[in-house]
Amino acid sequence: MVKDSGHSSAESTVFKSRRLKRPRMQGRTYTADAEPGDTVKVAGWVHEIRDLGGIAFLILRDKSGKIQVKFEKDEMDDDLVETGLGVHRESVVVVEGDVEEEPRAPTGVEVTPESVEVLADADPELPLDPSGKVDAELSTRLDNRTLDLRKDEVKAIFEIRAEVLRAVREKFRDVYATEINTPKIVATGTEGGTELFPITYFGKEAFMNQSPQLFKQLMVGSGLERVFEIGPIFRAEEHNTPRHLNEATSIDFESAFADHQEAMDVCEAVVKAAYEAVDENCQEELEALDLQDEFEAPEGDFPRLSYEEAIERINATGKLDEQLVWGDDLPTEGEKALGEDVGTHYFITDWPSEIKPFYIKDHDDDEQLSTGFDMMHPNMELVSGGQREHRYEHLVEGFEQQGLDPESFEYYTKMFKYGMPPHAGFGLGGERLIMTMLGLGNIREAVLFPRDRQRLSP
RNA sequence: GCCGACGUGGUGUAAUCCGGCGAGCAUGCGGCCCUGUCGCGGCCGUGAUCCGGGUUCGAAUCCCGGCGUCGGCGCCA
Repeated sequence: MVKDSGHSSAESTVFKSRRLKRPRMQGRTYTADAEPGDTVKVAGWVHEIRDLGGIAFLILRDKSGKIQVKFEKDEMDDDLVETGLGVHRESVVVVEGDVEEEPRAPTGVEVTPESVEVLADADPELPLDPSGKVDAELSTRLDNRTLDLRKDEVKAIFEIRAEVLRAVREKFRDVYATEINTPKIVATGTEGGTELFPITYFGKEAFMNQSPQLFKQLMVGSGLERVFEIGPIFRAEEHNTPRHLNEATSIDFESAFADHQEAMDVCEAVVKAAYEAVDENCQEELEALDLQDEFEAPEGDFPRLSYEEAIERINATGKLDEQLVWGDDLPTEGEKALGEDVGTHYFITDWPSEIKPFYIKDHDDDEQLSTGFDMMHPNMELVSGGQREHRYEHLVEGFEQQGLDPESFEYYTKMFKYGMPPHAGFGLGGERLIMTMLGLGNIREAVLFPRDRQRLSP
């Protein structure tokens, strides 16, 4: 049988499906697998009904794509027609019938139904329109995320997110890192108590962890040596921007016997691996997002600018009202100006020690200069990392200088007395990676159920 | 934490400056017609000014408070 017409045609790509294997379960055929000549049972949601009078079409949608079901009123059983065309949009139905080649159908194939069963009727008034004829605001979409995720372009974001996480895990494994999971309920935070969510833990004060930083460092001194974690972090800051979440996904890496340069190497490799995997495996999703032409994996090495060069270049753009001086943190506006100037992902290295956290090691030959680095997308910060302070006395000193009580971090510091190797690592914002990769206007688009300052449900 | 903008049918918008006829349009929903739609089409119908108070002959529109939403900065991933 010739299969080169129909659902492999270029104009019908949105109806086709992704590369995932599709097992047949309970005799069900995914719409993308329905071939002319097959007798199938397809199940999914009623995407649309187009009633032309004597003939009518029901578009059935499932995870793999869409397929057209044909109803010819004069030639088919009245009950069958009534069931098939009386159902509301977005209801769940099972259709059994024969698949035929049909050039006039959107995918080139069409189902002539023998039976139609409504498994779950949908209310006629939907809180948003999954067929996408009328846009919904982000707030409405997030309140009705289940329906929102029936749209191809929204679903695509999360298929891509899954692919990014898969590729990132694989790259970490390639460099001999072991995936770990660390506690999210903790007694003390990483950098003090100000930005933590307090909770009650069997009558004791506890917090939601803002970063796996301290735990992953403890693991480089363990037999695991080189670890990574992909997990939630919680930040209680009351910001309200399109690039902040109060619950985010952190992609963390930490390695014994590595310095900040090597940590940057891994960071760069991981980000590139994510882009390459999406480029290779998610073309359909990119098309759904209308990014197939502009999406490209970053080429070449990410430039590594020193902090000093960074502020000089920002000052040279003339876009800031006030010139930056050594010791200033980079304001958002400055980051954007620099991003435009550089034009690709880049690192900022050699930050002043005073604006980096205590666990970052200073350069041996200059105490004012830290090994901390940030990795930037032209639009925003994605990563921060550095070589860590592994010397017990220096670490305790660092706590004191930041006004923290080393006693309350004893669980952490004491392990530095029993053979803690030099080490380095980084934390990468998972949602920011997705957001910048896909050019999403709001980071909430990259999370199924975002937690922000005012949103706690769903 | 500081600052700002916005809340109109189920959804998305117009009218808001400069108060005034029946709050318009699209989509949805309901009805009728239509045998190849693919944003199907045509006709008819349906449904809304966030809440409370104030100013006014008259408030979606102006003022005050509340609630909600979105954003800018700071800080960060």
